[in-house]
Amino acid sequence: MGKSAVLWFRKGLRLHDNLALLEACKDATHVYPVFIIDPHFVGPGKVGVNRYRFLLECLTDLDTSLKTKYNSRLIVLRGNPLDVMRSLLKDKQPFAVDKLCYEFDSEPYARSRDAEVTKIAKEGGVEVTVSPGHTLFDLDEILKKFKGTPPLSYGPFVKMVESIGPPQTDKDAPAAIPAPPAAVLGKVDESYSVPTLQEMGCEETPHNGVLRGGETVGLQRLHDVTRNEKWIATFEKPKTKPTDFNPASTTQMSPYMKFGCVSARKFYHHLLAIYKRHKGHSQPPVSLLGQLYWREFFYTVGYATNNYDRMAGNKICRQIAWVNNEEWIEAWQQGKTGYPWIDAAMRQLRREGWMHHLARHAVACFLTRGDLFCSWEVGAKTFDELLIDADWSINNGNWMWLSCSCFFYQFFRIYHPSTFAKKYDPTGAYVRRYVPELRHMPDKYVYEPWKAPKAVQEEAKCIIGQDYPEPIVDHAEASQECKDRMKAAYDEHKAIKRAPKSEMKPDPDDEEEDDEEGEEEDDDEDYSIYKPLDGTNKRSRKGKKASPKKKTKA
DNA sequence: CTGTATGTTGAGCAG
DNA sequence: GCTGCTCAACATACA
Repeated sequence: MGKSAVLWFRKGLRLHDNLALLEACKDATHVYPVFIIDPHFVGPGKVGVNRYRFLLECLTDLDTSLKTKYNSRLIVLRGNPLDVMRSLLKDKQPFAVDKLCYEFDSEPYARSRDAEVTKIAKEGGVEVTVSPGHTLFDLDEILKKFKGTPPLSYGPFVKMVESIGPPQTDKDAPAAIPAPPAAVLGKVDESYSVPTLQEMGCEETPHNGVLRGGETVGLQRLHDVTRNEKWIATFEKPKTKPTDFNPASTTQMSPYMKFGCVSARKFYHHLLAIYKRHKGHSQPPVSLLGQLYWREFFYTVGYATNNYDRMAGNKICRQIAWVNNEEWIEAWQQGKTGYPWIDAAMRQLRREGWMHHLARHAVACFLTRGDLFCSWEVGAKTFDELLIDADWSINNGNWMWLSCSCFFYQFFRIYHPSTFAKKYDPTGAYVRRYVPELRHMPDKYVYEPWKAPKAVQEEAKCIIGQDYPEPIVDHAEASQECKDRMKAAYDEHKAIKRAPKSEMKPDPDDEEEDDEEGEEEDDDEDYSIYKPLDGTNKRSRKGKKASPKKKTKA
């Protein structure tokens, strides 16, 4: 009597180099390729329409490949994965299996879910196998090298990773995948097929982006993009242009990596083959291989760090008294800050689910330590909703990076919300595309339209404050106060580090001092643009410069 | 403990 | 368009 196995797709939405799939096929007479639509990821503010569309395209592509090449199909189940798995593994509904195979997922939600499912499988007498494959290396293996604590800088990380040796060679898709029995295929009808966007609670909006989901298009993109070997070999990330669109100046492989449409190992070996043919190729951190290592880096740190996606309880994250201003956050999210470059990037994000890495830097810096001084968690959540390639480990890592909360600490280096983009795109083609209000604004003013004389605004059919917003903050003023606040937060951090005993409770001296100084309300220097609108947030006072001299006595 | 090298991509300026 | 300096000065990693 043969065995039947479930291949549970989550990430790793591919048939090539899929170790879990190969495991499922081993000694099996039937393999059930399954995906579960989890209501946890459905709802307002969770996963945006662009990423859902991409996911559904991935699922459709898998289903099509399974049908045309393997006489099989994708079975899409709906519901809480624990309920679905309980019914499948214990009640043997809608079919019975002996083995459950899936790819390891390092994110906290997945880890607790998978632990529960493993328990359920055990109770149902179902064997479970977990395969690596989303990252280049087994994350536990990397962590062991660092005794559980990975470095917070890239260089030492890469040095260690390279000492492991190359990742396993990527495997081809299986020659055959034993299909589910005909009786089951007859039973699983339309209600087990790939859902529509509507079913996911999304409006059927037009496809605005150029990135289509799926293993087939992902592999095609890898093929197309690597055809220019010289470009691949000499690629340096900081030299690519954030204002390029159609085509973008980078590979745009990230959504395919996020969902595992393309195997990281395949990408790696493809790159190395090209490097072999092109001596003097670029190097990490800026090379393309360097980008794969960055992914590995953030995956490793995210795996090793508790509360990685928030500031509170996060050991590696600087504790900073951000002041969330809901009006500013809304303006930032909607691309209505009055800074055309920032707004263009945010509108590209909302419309297409993608923006260039340096655009992400610019808008992240603007929201947090550069201008608005709002929490990076807000930004990370926004990106997590809107980016097609939103990847938990990488997204939160980059937000900590850009907000100078971890990894990067040079808070005095602030991206200018207009001149930064101007050097890449002096005529503002990118701005004009995504902020059409400014389409007719002369080049001279397209990045700073509030400086245009009234007559010019009228001529351009764009009155500032009416057709396009005034800047919500003055950058010179805002960035200076942000720097002061960052300095204060860093000084506080240093003081705590020097006096670890007082770490648990706030210094009583400081409290007193604060109260006393609370009376200096007539002091003009106390003025802050970061006071919350409702006046209930006491944290707005904490941004005051700490006195380093006082701290040293502690 | 101290010194040194290093840190993916700042802005503004000079040459 | 490129390189390199200064601004003022953050950190980590390691010898």
